[in-house]
Amino acid sequence: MPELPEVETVRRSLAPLAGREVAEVIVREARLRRPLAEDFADRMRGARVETIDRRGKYLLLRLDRQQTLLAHLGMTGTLALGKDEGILRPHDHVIFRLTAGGRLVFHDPRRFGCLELGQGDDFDGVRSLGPEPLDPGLNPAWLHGHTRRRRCPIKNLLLDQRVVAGIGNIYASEMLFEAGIRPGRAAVRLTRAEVSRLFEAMQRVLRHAIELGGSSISDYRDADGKPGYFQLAAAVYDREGHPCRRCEQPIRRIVQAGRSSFYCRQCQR
DNA sequence: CGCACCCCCTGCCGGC
DNA sequence: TGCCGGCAGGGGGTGC
Repeated sequence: MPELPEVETVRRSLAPLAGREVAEVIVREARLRRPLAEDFADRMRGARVETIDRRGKYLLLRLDRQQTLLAHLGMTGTLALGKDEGILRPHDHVIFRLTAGGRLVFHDPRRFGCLELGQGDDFDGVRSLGPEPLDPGLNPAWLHGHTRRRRCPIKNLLLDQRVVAGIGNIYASEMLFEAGIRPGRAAVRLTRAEVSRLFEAMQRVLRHAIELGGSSISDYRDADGKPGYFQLAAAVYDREGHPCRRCEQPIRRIVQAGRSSFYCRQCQR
């Protein structure tokens, strides 16, 4: 799944969708993370896409009549514009045919993603999200306000979408390396200086990843089907046993909350 | 409330 | 070569 940088890359690549109208929706597989509503295709017909927004890892396609098509890509989802004549692949679950030709295809082998039609921003998943990590109004004091109240490992806090929206397993490890903080450290025990470093690392890593067009792990592609290139720059993620790019010590892997964390024992304390 | 654990699903990779 | 277990970027539910 795409994390914030990948979803942002998809959002940008969907810009040509603005102003287009949905002629017909074909649901080939309704059993997504949350099953598609029976009347989804009927309600989407004739809708016009106005703009495409992002909140955390969610895409919000603003439609006319205050309607919003909410999309989450889960782990393996893609949302891509294509031509009418292309052959549909396995796991192309929902096809939005556009009136002036072309189509938007929701593809997701693992089906952890979902699509939902609603009004405005009125979705449970969106309501509970914390702020955007690149919001110019945020500062280290804001992050400290969260870390000082939580005893959980700092890695888990970064993954909590209610604290800050859009960080996932890759970038959590990357920003902790950048800040020189081990993923298992209790959030509450971080010093102000460490929280400041982490805040700066969070914004730097995410900005950099967006510039590079997101990560290119396994089946991630943007809406044009182009892979991202962040993996070439990953300092620790999925590099267990490989030498740290700074000190050459082997990168370690631990499991936290059922998910892998990668870090350097030398560079992170 | 916080957190560890387990589940959802398919595909891929490494080990045997 | 082929099969099997483990693991994968997500989130949500349960039970302690």
